[in-house]
Amino acid sequence: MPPTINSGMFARILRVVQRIPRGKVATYGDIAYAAGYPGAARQVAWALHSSRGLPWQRVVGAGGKILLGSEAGVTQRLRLEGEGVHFLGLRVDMKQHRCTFAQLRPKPRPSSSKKAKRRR
DNA sequence: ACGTTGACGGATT
DNA sequence: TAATCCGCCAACG
Repeated sequence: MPPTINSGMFARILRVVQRIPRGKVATYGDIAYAAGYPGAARQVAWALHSSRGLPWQRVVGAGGKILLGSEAGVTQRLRLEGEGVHFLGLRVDMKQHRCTFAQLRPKPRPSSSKKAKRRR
């Protein structure tokens, strides 16, 4: 139901999620922060509802805890383990698999229409 | 237009 | 360690 992928906040969030490397994870808060909306972790959850082919399983709660319900939660864990993600009890071993901010930071526009220099 | 919801997070108790 | 509270803000009814 995400007709358009440009709801500003939405688009950025999804963009960041897509940047999480295989075998790594990021928290909702990390995503929101990297997308430019620090503190808007809940909106990340909303955005994921309309994922569509995004590596949604790589998004976990603070501390590496899986927040999805029973069924989906199990699926998420299995998918992550399938990528080589290691768990410590009920949570992802963040020490090892947490994505770095640099990796999440959105890349500059591929084909910027206008001035796309200013990178800093 | 308005109130409620939500795959949250962090601080407080 | 767990329960509760509050801030965040787009989507829904």
